[in-house]
Amino acid sequence: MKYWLFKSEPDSWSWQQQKAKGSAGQQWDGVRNYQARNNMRAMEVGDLGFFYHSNQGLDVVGIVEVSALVHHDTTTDDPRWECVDIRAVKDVPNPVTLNDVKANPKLADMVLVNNSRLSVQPVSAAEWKEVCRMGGVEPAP
DNA sequence: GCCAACGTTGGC
DNA sequence: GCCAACGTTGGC
Repeated sequence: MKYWLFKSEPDSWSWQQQKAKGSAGQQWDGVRNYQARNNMRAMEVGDLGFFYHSNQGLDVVGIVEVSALVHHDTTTDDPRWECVDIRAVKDVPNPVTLNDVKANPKLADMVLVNNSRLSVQPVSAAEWKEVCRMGGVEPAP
């Protein structure tokens, strides 16, 4: 089991929209960055991730689960770009803001803090546990 | 709206 | 293979 963080601007794809997709899930398309794509290639069905709102909100608002392995991103003809499907699992009752993360020494090494531009990020098990604790979520589904 | 950080592109 | 120019992202 691995952990991840998916970043999206609520203006283009929000947590509300993700939740509306329910268990059907949604392909995480539009990624045009090799690092982010490689992270998705490393994902397995059942891996968990945080859903983070960038630009507006700047907080972790939900938990998602990888529901389909990496496959071609249908929004482009370019064969280089691939994506996984994710489905919403549950809300984070107390959304964890970027400021909260920055203020917590245990999270000093989070990619969110150190490479904020990466849109699909790995999260360590310790970081996962800590952010779940801050958000008031059980670390396991 | 601004700007810093970062990734990509393309000429050499 | 290097590096300057450019475009994009995302926090502020």
